[in-house]
Amino acid sequence: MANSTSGESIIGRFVKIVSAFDDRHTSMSVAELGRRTGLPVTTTYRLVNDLLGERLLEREPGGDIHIGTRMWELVSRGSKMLGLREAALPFMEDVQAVVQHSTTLGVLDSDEVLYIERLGSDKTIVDITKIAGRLPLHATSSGLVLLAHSPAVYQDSFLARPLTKFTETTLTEPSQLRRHLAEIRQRGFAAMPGVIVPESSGIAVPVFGPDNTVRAALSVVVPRNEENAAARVPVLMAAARGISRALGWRGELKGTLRQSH
Amino acid sequence: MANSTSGESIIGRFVKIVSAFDDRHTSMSVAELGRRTGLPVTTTYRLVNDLLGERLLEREPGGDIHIGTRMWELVSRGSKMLGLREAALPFMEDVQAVVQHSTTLGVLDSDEVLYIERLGSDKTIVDITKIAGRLPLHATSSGLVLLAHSPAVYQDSFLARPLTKFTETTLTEPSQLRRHLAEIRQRGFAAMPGVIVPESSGIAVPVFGPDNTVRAALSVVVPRNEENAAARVPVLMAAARGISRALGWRGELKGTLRQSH
DNA sequence: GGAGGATTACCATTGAGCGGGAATCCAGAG
DNA sequence: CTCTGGATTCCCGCTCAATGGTAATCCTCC
Repeated sequence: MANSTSGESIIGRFVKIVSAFDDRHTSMSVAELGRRTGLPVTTTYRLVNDLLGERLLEREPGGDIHIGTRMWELVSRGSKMLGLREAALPFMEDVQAVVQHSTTLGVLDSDEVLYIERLGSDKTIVDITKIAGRLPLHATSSGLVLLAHSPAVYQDSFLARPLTKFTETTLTEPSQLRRHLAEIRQRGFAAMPGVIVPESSGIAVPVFGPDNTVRAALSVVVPRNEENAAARVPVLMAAARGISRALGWRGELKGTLRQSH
Repeated sequence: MANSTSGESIIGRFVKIVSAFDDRHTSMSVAELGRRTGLPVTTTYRLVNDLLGERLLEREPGGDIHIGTRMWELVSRGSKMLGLREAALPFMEDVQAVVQHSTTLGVLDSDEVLYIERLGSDKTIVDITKIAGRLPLHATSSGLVLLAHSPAVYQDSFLARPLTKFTETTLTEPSQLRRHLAEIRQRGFAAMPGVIVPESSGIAVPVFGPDNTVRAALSVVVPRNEENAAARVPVLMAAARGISRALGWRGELKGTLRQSH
């Protein structure tokens, strides 16, 4: 797939390089980058120079490099995430203003929830969601909502796998989960106390696109001891409908029970 | 620089492809992509397939392709923008809650302001800032703040160029601008009524990093007719200091007048 | 059914990418 | 001051992945 003796394409190496950076390692020397990626030294330097030339990477005074502003800009501007985010943000602000804890927006990707936006970082409660962070589908309220509204074939394949049990309340039994998903579709929201972290509790509702498929899950994380968590549902639902409409969604077809596929 | 007869590197083509997408064109057919990028048909298809393989691009049911979630994730997670954004967001929410109009966070890139975050889209006032959008340095309050705190050599090179006069109040005369920049450094904020759009007015303050250099500009856009716009300055400044501190900044050295270089 | 476009398949050509090795630069230790 | 280990740049011949024509195939919508 490439000139390389190792049989990697440039694209693959590009991915390796970009992947070497994360929230804990936003910049590093080229040598270290080479080590982290496992690429040959010379190759790393040449490739990095090409990327610097296109401003996809940037060199800082010390010599360390980091992901370039241009790269962030290009990807952000062209990605569908931006549209979703911009449609959602005003409504998320409203929710945040009322609920006061932590409001997140997540999408389904590679069998996980990928959080693309988050408002309110109330340090008093535990909340492990991070922007551009991932969590398992079956162990988060957002994930359950996304799964509940996914095509049946997808649900089947997902439920066929072994699922990790994080806490006592995490459902891992396929049949139980299936029943729970049906319930989520019926009620229109998922509320799971202490799914991953015992002390916090998540409530999530679906956001739909024009074709009536789920686009994202809007959720709030509240302390588990809050008994009236369910009182938050109407606010969330209203906001989610607002976001859906901003995305071009025109009301639901009829029943609330429906699995697109 | 590449196998291509046209002398382009793969990286360059990659950039072309990603650049073909923007907020108005988040998805398109491969053929159209080929047209927009100007790349040979076959090449486009092959390259797109490689990118699909790495999930940097994604194919949607209709056959159209768009920027992949994975790409967004990798870049977002590894970019320094995320850290800045996360440090700033809580403070921006506070500002937004008080000021009620539109709060933005912008960084300096390629002689322009690049807006990386924005809260509050009050439709009652005109505000052309968009996330991942750009505006000229000398015609926005954010840009002026960023410019005012940039290295002297950079200011010189920037001021040497011809500058567009957007409205009556846009300063384009180097000497005038220089005086204005000094004033901005002295007062600690920039306030320009109707710099690009006559009806709105922007106020911006600098955000500093640990090394005492500007990292970003925090700003609010308010209707121009609001006379007490200056009353917003303290709130903004407090927030900006909070963000700076969250970034690792430890107070200013001494005087307020200083140009790093 | 056929016209126009999008997409895939095929394939000979070639220079961009490759990566080992050595030279150079640089900072901190002694 | 030298020494040392790492980072970075230079050099260079090999080679196969990428290239991009042409042509076949697949769709759709008249």
